Amino acid sequence: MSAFKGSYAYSVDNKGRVNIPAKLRKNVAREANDTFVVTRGYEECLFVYPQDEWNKLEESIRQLSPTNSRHRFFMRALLERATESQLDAQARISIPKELLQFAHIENEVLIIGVLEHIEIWNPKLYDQYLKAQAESYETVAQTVLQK
Amino acid sequence: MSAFKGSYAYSVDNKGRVNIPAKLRKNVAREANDTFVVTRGYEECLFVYPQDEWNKLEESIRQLSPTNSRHRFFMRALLERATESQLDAQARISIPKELLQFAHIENEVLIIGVLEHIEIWNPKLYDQYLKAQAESYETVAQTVLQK
DNA sequence: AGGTATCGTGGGTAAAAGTGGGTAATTGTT
DNA sequence: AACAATTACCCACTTTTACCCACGATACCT
Repeated sequence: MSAFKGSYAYSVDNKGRVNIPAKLRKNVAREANDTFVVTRGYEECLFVYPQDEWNKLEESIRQLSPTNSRHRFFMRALLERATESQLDAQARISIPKELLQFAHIENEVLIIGVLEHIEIWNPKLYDQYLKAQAESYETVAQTVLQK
Repeated sequence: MSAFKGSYAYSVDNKGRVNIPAKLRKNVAREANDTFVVTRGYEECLFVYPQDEWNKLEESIRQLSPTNSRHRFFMRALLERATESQLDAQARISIPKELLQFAHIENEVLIIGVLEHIEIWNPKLYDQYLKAQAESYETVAQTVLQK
């Protein structure tokens, strides 16, 4: 079970390659085989799953019913953008243009570890996201955490 | 068990040939024998099954009752257009005109991997399909995924 | 503090993938 | 049997991707 944490300011080169920070790599299971799946996230960012974590997600998608139109929509939207990528010798994954466009990413990214997955943001959009929250961290904490 | 994912903008030549993206091919079982079955999908797109996955589907259709009129309709609609096609040396399948017309496909297609099958769309129709959804991806995710 | 290993970034090149077209074989039709 | 139409197979070109090498910066260790 992965436990990613921390945020990292990294760059994207003109081939669409993004380095996976060393501190995050140390938390990737051996079973992931240096392979990651990138797809759209919630809000305008990208989610990166190590292969072992992706497999869990895939399993839960398989339980959905292809004859249910809402399920179909969800499966299509999620899988449409999903791309597998293996680390190169420099520990980078390459992200297709379409995904970079989806997340409005150009040259710089903010990489955030969120337990079982990794998020990739346009740094400016992440700032806006934080500012757009109506409630403060403290208020949300009160309702989200029981304790 | 196939696990297709990702979307790919490809072209159809004037012979009705469509390339199966390399990343999808890597997920096709050896038992499929480079053979695919194309038929109508849900919404106005085409479904492509590798032979091994098609066989599973066919098996479940056999369980239907030919004396039930709704079952009969379903079987006819599905099988009527089903066409077998084997990859050529360039990894393309050829799709009959009738099926291309059914899906309103002309020169360009969007190919989407959806776990056990592959979908082929007119890119514009797929856009419309996405926009026509009443709920956002985030909202659907919340109710569709338990977690 | 200095040497060493690791890390992040950039670019070049060979192999693979995608696209288009030509010709021979096959099919069906008159 | 001859012809037209379709299909299958082969070849050629362009673009993209994967793999390799190189360099500067940072962290680490003794």
